[in-house]
Amino acid sequence: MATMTIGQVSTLTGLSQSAIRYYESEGLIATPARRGGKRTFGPEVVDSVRVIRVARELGFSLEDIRTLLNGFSIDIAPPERWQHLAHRKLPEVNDLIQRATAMKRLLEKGLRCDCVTMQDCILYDCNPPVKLTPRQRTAPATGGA
Amino acid sequence: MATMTIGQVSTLTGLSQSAIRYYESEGLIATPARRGGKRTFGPEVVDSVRVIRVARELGFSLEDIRTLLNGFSIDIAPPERWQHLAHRKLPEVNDLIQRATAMKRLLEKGLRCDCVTMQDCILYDCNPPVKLTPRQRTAPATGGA
DNA sequence: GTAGCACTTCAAGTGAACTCGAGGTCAAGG
DNA sequence: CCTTGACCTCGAGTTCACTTGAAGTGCTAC
Repeated sequence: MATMTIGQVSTLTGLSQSAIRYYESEGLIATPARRGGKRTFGPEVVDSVRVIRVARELGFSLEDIRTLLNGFSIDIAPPERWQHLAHRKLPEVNDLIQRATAMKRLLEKGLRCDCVTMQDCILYDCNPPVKLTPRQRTAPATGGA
Repeated sequence: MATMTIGQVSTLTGLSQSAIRYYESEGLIATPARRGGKRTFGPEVVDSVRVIRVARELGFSLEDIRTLLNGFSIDIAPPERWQHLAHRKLPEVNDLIQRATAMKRLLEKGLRCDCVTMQDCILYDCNPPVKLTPRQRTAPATGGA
């Protein structure tokens, strides 16, 4: 029947045992059965925990994730189910992708130019052909001191 | 000469005045000149603050951002300049884009299926043709009480 | 039967990133 | 001169997401 201890879940997911207990206490994962007081997890919890991890890394709060994971009772009309939430979350994720892509381009541009700081790369049109030496236009912002 | 008060910067960037002061105290933006004790910002600070904001939303810590923004002295050899950091950050951003794109697909899939929770969408192959009613496969995880 | 280990609970602590409040300053307007 | 409003500093408080620590439990091995 392949149940797991919290230690095994921790190893499989890369999260600490205390983090997993915390997620349980916060209602992000279902309260597992206990055997002799100890949690016995089914294999599906590994997926749940991984989902939580990815969503966290994407900037979702645990509050958000709880709602996304728990969905709604099936007694509630379809438009209120998690699709509804997905619909609300999608623009956020799209936004994030947009911003991340912009940052990616900026970083890639940074690899090809002579700018000393990120601001320079943003504020000056430092495309490859220009080839200014950094000295020609540094330290305009800081002023004295 | 178009200098700005902190209130104007706050309005233009959408960040609170206290957050802007905090960024200054943390060395993320240059210490602005004071006129009668009050900060007078040049227009470039708006870009800086916006960059900080985007980077924060992408999950960079202030520590990371400080380094990205401040770059290094031009006395330091080219490989140590911000390009170096860009090079280290790029995989992180690419990773983020990958994960965000996966999440986007999941959310989009969620809009087209009958799953009640996000887990269901991940754990079951709930592609449109399958058309299970949710009842056929809910509550497998929780077990008793 | 006792040592060891992985687990348990619960409360308190931590670090990051701000936010808030108190008390004070500065320039303009009535 | 006095008020008003936007700003100032500094220290303490808050929120989130955990982590840590203390004290205890249950099973296995010797």
